[in-house]
Amino acid sequence: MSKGRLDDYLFSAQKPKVEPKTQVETPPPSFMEAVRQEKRTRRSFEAPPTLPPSYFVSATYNGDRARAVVKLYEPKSKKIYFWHDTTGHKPYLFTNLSPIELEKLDRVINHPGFDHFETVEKYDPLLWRNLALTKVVAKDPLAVGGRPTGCLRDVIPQEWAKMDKDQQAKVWEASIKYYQCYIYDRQLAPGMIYSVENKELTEAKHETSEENIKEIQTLFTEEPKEFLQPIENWARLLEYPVPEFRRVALDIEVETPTIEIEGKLTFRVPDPRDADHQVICASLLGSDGKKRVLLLKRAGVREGVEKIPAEISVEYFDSEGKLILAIFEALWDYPFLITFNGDDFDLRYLFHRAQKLGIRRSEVPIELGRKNCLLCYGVHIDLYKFFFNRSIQIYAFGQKYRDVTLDDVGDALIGLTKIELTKGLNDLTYTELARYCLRDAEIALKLTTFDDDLVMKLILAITRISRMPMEDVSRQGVSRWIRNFLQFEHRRRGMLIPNTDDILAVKGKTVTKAIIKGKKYKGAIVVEPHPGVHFNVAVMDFPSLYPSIIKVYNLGYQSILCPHEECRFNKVPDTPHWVCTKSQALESLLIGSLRDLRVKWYKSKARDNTLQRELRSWYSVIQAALKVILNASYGVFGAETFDLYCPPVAEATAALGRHSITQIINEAQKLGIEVIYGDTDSIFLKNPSESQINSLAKWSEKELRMELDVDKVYRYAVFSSRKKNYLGVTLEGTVDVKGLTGKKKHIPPFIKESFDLMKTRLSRVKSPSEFEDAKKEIKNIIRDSYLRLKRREWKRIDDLAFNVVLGEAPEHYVKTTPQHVRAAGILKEKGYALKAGDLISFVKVVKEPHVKPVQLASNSEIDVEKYIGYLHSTFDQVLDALGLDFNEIIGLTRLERFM
DNA sequence: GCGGACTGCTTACCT
DNA sequence: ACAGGTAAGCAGTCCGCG
Repeated sequence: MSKGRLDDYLFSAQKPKVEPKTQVETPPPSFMEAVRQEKRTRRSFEAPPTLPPSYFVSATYNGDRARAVVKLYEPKSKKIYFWHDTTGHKPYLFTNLSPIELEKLDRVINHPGFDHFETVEKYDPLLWRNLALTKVVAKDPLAVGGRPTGCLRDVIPQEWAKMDKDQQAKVWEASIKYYQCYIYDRQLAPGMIYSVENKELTEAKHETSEENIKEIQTLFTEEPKEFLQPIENWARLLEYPVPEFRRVALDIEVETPTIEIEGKLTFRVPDPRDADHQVICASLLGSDGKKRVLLLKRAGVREGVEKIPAEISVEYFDSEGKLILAIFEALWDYPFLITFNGDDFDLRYLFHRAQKLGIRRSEVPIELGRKNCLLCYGVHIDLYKFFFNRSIQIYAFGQKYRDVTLDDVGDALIGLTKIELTKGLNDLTYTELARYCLRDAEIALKLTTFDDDLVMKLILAITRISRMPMEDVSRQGVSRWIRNFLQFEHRRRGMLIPNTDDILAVKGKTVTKAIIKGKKYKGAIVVEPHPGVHFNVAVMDFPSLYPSIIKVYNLGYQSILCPHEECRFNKVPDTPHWVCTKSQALESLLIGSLRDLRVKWYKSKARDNTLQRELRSWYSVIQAALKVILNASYGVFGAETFDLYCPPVAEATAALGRHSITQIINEAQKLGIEVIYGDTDSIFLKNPSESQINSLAKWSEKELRMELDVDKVYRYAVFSSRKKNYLGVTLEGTVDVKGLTGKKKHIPPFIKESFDLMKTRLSRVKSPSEFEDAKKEIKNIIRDSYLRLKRREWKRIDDLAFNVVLGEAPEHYVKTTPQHVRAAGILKEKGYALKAGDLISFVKVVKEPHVKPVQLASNSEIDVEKYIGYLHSTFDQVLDALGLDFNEIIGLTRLERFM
C-alpha cells in the first residue's frame, strides 16, 4: 500500500495541500451493473474483489448467506461496501461433555441447526488449568442461543440432566452475539482501516501513525515487556486516522390528533406500531450540504409566509407513498443516518407506515428490531440513545445538558432550540411545518458536527476500544464496552470466558460493611473539612486512582483470592482478601495500560498547542473517551449486571483507595502540612510550600507506587462543616462550587440568581483584607433578595419554581408522596401525560397541599415564608464560614423597613 | 389529638 | 444496567402526654 494514497484518509488538516493525482479506482462496471440488477429484487452492496482502504464500521450476520458480513466505509467515494466472510466461520459454544456423551443426546445431534463437534483445549482462568472441551458448532447463530427455547445452550444441560444426575453439563460462551464472536475469533478491529485484496479482508497500515506508536513506546521502556504489548495495541487503535462521515439527519412529522388542556395545545404522540396517521413532512439535511424538506400536499393547507432559505430544496408530493419512497431513496444512499429517537419513532413509524401503504419490502431500507431500527445499507446512529448514556452525559459533556430532549441537548451543546409551536401541527402552513421540521433535523445534524465532529469521533474512538460495531457503541452502556474488550482479549490468549455464576462461586462475595444501607461493601473516605476561609489551598490528587490501583495491585477476577498458598500473605488492607503474586490479571493489564496511556500521552497531547488543531481535537476526543471508560472501570466489577462481576475485586479496589488516601494524609501531616479536606482520591493542603508538595509527591511515587499531582490551586477556599460542600476561587478568578444548594439545578431561579451574584462578588476577592468589602456587598445581596420576596416583587412566577425530575412514573410512588409527585398528580388530573424522566415545575403555596404546578399557580398564592427559609439554608452553607449570620442580616432590614 | 424525635424515601450532588 | 458517600427536605411513624 503506497503511503500517498493512504494519506487521503487523514483528516483534512493532515492532507497535503495539493490534491494527489492518484484517483481511487471506481469499482469495475460489471460490479456496478450487478448492483443495478440486484437492486430490482434485493439491493446488494457487495465489495469488489479489490477495495481501497476503508473503515470497518459495522458487522452483522447475513441469514441468507449464513455468514458474517462486515460493513466497510470507503471514505473517498463515501460509500459502504459489504464484505462477506470467506473463511467458513460458524457459530459455536463450548461444553464439558465429550462428543461421545453428546452423541447420546438426540435433541442435540438432531437439532436442525447442529453442524458438528470438535474437541479443543481451553485455559480456564478460574481453575488455572487447561480443560478438554467440546466445541459444538452450529449452522446458524439462533441455534446456539437467542431463541426463548430449544437452543443448544439450553438443550445440552437439560438433556444431560435426564441422563446423568452426578455430572453436570456446562456450556460456555453461548450468549455472545455471533458477530462479536466473529470479531474476536478473527481478531478484527472495528473502526480501523481495512482493504479488500483478492476478495480477502486485509488490515491497512498507516505509516505516520506507526511512527507515533514507536514514540509512545519509548515512554514505557521501564515497564515489564508484558505491559508493552497492550500499550502498543491500544496506541494503534487510537492513533490511526479518522474519516469524514458522510451522513444525513432525518426528522419526520406525522399528522397528529391534538387535545387542548388548560388553554394549551398538547399533542398525542402517534404510536409508531399502529402508524395510523399520515407522514406529512420530512427533513433530510446532509453533511454534504444538501438540505431538503419533503412536504405532503393536503387539502386546505396554505402556503404560509415564512421565508425558507434559498439553499433548501422544498419538494411537494401528491402522495404519501411517494414521499416515503423519497426518504427511503436517501437511506439507500447515505452511509450514515442521524436521528433523535429514530429507533423508537421515526424509523419505526416509517417501517410500519410503508407496510400499510403496501410498499415492497425490498424498497424499505430499515431492519426492524425489538429495541432498535437499523439500516440495510448504512449505519444508523440514534442520538437520543447516545446522549442518554449517563457516562457520556457526565464525563464527556460535563453535565451540560440535564434533560435528554432534542431541545435541551441542542440548547446546551450548540445553542439551538426547537421552534415553539403556537398551534397544532396539523394547522400549520406548509412553510411553518417545513421550518419546524427542518430545525429538528438541523439540531440533530449539528449535534454531530460541532467541535470538529466531536460526537462522530467519540463514537469511533469507543468503537475501536470496545471492538464493537458503531451502532452498538452508540446504543449500549459503558459496561458493555468494557466487557467486550475484555472478552476480545480472552480469545486472543486462548482463555475460556468464564460464566458469571462461576466467578461468584469461586471468588465469593464481599466482607466489608457499607456505610449506606443496602450497599454491598464499603467505599471511599471523605475527610472531615476544616470550616472557615483558607487562603492558598493546593489540591493534590491521584490521577485515575482506581485504575492505578487495579494496575499496581494486580486486581482482576483471576488474581483476587487465587488458589496459591504462597500468595496468601499478599493481603489487601482492611479485608481478608489476598492477591496473586505470580501472574498479572487481564483487567490489571488492560485497564492499567489504558490508564497509563491517557495520563502519560493523551492528557498532554490534548493540550499541546504546537499540534495542528484537528489533530489536537482528535487527541482530546481520545482523552475524553478514555476518561469515560476508565471512570467506570472499577464500578463494573461491583455491578451485578456485568458479565465479569466480581465483588471482591470491587471491594479490594475501594479498600486500597482508602488505604492510599489515609497513607498520604498521614505523610502530609508528618511533613507539617495541614490537610483541610479530602475526598476519595484528593487532598486539600493549606498553604503548603513548594518543597512540601514535592516531598509528598516523591513519597507517593516511592512508597505507594502512584503518582500524586497538583490538580489545582485555590487563591482561597471556603468550607463549612459539611462534606462534599465547598467553594474555591482559583488563581485566575474562576469559582468552583461543589455540592452547595445554590448550584443544584432544582432550586428556584430566584434563589439561584442571588447565589450567583454572591459567587461573582467572591471571585473578585484577592486577599484576606479584601474580604471585608465583599462581606458588606454580600449582605446587601441577601438583604435585597429577602426584601424582594417579602414585598412579593419577583419578575415571573417561573422564577420561584422548583424543577424536580420524576424518577418514576407517578403511580409508582407507593411508600411516600414527595412534593414533586404531588404536583405531578395535580397535572395528571388535568390531563397531562407524565412519565419517568419528566421534569416537574412547581411552586410552594400557602394552601394545602402546599404545592402547585407552576402552570396552574398565580402570584398571590405563593408561600413567601417557605422561600425565605430556602434562601436562608442556601446561604448558610457559605455564611457560616464567613462569620455572617442570615438572621442578623435580614434582622437589620426589619428595623430599616420601619424607619 | 398533637408535637418532637426519629427513620426512611427521594433527589441531586461528589469522587 | 459502573460504584459508594453525603446533604437536604419532606413523608410517615412512634411515643409520650394525666
